[in-house]
Amino acid sequence: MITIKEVAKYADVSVATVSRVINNKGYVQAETRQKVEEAIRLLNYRPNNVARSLFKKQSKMIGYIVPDITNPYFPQLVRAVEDVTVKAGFTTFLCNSDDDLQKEQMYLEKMLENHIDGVIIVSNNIEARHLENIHLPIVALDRVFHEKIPSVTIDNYDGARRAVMHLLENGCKKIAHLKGPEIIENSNLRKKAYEDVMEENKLPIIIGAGNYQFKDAEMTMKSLLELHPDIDGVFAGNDVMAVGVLKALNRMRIHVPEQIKLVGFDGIEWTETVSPEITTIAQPIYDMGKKAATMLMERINGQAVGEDHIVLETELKVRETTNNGKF
Amino acid sequence: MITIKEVAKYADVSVATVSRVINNKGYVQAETRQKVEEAIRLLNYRPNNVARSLFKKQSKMIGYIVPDITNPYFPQLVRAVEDVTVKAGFTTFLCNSDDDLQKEQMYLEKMLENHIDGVIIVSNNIEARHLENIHLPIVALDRVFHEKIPSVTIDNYDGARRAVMHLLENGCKKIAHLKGPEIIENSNLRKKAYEDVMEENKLPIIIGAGNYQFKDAEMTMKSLLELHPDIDGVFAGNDVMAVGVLKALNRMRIHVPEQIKLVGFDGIEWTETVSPEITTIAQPIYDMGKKAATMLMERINGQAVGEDHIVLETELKVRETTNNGKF
DNA sequence: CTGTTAGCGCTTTCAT
DNA sequence: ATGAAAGCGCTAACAG
Repeated sequence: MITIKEVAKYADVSVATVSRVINNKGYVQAETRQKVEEAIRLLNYRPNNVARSLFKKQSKMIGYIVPDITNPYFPQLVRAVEDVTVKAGFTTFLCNSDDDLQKEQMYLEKMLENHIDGVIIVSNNIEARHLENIHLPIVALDRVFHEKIPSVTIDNYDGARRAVMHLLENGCKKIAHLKGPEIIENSNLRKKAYEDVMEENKLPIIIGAGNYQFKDAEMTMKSLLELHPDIDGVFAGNDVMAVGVLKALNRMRIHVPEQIKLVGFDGIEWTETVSPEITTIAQPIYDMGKKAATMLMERINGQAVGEDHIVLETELKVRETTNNGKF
Repeated sequence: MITIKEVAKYADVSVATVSRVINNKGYVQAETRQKVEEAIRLLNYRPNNVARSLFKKQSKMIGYIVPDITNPYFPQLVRAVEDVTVKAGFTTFLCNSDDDLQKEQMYLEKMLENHIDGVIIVSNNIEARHLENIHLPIVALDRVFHEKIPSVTIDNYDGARRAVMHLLENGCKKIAHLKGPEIIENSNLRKKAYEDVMEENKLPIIIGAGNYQFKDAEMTMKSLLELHPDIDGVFAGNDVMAVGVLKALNRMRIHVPEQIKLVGFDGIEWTETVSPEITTIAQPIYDMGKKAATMLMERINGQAVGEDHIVLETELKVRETTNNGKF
């Protein structure tokens, strides 16, 4: 490994000068700069970012904790973050927490040890108190931890309301909801919205217990239909479950949307790969990641501080599972 | 940030002693150790891994370059790698290259600058010569770069042959193939296998140009059917395209598998979310990631060297798109 | 404009 | 068994 010292010797200048040219900082005569650049090229010198980090106490690395990259909601979110951070010269550590507080804390420790400059977290466990002695720019994504910690989210309650109302507007009277895990706050909000709309319209509440997983949703839908054969609409707590529901329906030769209409939530690609395509409340997933990353960068660079809480808009994407005409 | 010095002062010992206890190395009297541990706990000291890396010239970090985490083939591969590396105390840098050589090289540089200990690469551009002055343990995943660089792959040619033969065995006579991008070696191997089997059986070759993308596959399938309305089998170069093909077929009200049978390649989850479920040549994706990560760890720890080239087995998963009875 | 030098926090000889 | 001190590669005063 070539060091700055060797470059300095080769170029016959001091290490300070070499440092100046590689950082483009301070005065260096054009001629000297040339010499140094020449030496750098010839020796194939590469600055050692570890040494740099040690001195500067910042590493140009950020951490990113998500529950599970294997969940189709996350890849886009991850991609967006990387796209903006890499432009700003940062590299990204990816950590899968499985939504397990222990793992999350373990990763946070590691990041601290590695002098990470900031971190983006998607978590249902972390609360403000876990972050107390983490003196680091943090942005919460997809969930609010605390008013003091900036966040990027969507309005789950509002989105879910629109989903259920859309079913109503399409003539559904007996609408079932597949709820998500109770530890996930988003999923509770979506459920609450469903319940509220149904109550407001004096319609029966039918809830199936789901876990945001595909396979189970398929099963749950089947049992739900045995109990309530007259269901004519389903609001799935997320798209992954919506796909499971659709599969169950297809298998039972129940026509969608003619017999049962279906709406999901999230806007993942899966909703467009199946037939019929699934109507969903789409989150601006990529934009959320982008926004969170931008906010983090600003905080790291000291251009912004404080507790922004960005709430982005969801969009009802009307597709074939609620649209009789099209499929 | 608490440093080793402060701990030393607090415990009234030298930094050397503190270092000995945190690393569990060298002689420390039980009593002294207690004092130091006490101090560490009280001060909430955390060793600075940057300083450590600088000295040791290894960072306990590995890099991971994939084309695009958004492609449904990669999340599992990424997850597997993280699962094994984190157990060995490493953290993982994720990089999306978009299969762009420039980006790949940029990331490689960054990794070098950060004293990364090793790297796993999935790439169709990188060749041995690009890695010449990267003196770092490397494992190639999903593709072989050079005989000198260890790799984990599957036998694409063999898998594809089995796919086509499976269609043949199910009575298909007019089998079309949707090929992938020509720059992707895997895709060429799969195409070659298709061509060979068809020639051996004196059957016509019908190839549609795909790009491993979903939307385009849908279109391509439609035009292919206009030219050859009597196609009775399709071998898609990957599962993503297979899903596109299926969607086109569903839309055209062509019954699968009765009128046309379909086989994909990869074994991604998408093949199970759609109806009918898609028969595919499944790669052991998770195992591939795991194996690659294990090999990298071994090389970093000096437990293994040399040029292992692991070729894992694919598995024909017979599902509804080739099985008349089931759906 | 350029060089000298003192650290950044840690590990590791080398003494004691 | 413990401490003193050198040094990993780099940056930033400071001096000239």
